[in-house]
Amino acid sequence: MGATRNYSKKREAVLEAVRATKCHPSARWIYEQVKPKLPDISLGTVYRNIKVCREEGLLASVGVVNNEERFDGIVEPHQHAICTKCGSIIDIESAAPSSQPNLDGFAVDSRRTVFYGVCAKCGGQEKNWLKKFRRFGRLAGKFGKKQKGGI
Amino acid sequence: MGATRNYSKKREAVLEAVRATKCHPSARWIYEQVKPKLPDISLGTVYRNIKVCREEGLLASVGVVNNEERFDGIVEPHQHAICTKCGSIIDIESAAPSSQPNLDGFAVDSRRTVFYGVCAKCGGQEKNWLKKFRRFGRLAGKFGKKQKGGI
DNA sequence: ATCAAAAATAAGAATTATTCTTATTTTTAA
DNA sequence: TTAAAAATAAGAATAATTCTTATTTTTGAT
Repeated sequence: MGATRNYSKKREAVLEAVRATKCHPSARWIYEQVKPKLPDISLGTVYRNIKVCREEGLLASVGVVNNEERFDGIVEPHQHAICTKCGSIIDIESAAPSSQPNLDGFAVDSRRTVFYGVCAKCGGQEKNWLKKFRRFGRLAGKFGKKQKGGI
Repeated sequence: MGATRNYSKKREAVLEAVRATKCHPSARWIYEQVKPKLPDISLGTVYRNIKVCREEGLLASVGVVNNEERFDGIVEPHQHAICTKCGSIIDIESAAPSSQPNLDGFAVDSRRTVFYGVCAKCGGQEKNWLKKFRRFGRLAGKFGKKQKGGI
């Protein structure tokens, strides 16, 4: 039962909004883009059409940044850089993908490589005062018992 | 102002719970692990201590799976495979990291590579009936106007 | 064009992971 | 011992996402 789809102007607008930007938008951003064109669109419709488009392979998820999932209209494999200051997501053309590792029994469908750092606009260095803290003085951990169910 | 820390048995237990498992747990899973040992711990304390431990470089985030952030007590760079059926996260030892790409102006702090697929336990192939759908018949997109503010 | 079934939608409620607030307790250094 | 700083519990608040239901739109067949 392969879910036949009907035409939908809203879906078309959602997909086009993602394709028309390089910002790898969130659902809400897409909603705010499309709203002026189609004022009666609802946020739920954006979410539902994102889901449909992902099922169709027309959209891809880039990941979650600041608690928001971000999407990409370019579904061909490529990599991204995410700024840990402003949350912007940048396409990376060149980076050669790492070689396929041996993971016995795990059937790889896709991979996602993300570089974290500070974008040119945010400049400077990220706060790294925390790097001094390598160890707690007191935390030496000495239980480490068994657990029941892994996730 | 480098935030001096006090000793905390709860924090120690949170960190040890993550270190004692290979399941790359979520905050709630950690909470449920620690609760029997320290019955008066609260979920908020787990969240706060995860945050503290991340600031200290003692814990790392693996990513968001099924709307839950998952953590790793191994902070040395390595890669992961995530099962899209059961959500389990598996460490990958071997995979050579991709070469550092040229991203002018973007200062890379860290990278994260994740392989998506189906783990050995879940076996079989992932549902791929959706791969037939490569294109909408009708969606041809012809606006693609400009937008105001990118994220 | 008409009609009925299937698909899509709006509106808003429900869910839920995470963060925040406040009063209280614990840790720490003096 | 003591007082300031840090940590905590409890639960409220926030917010992204999903779900529900009644209504509207699309579509293929007539």
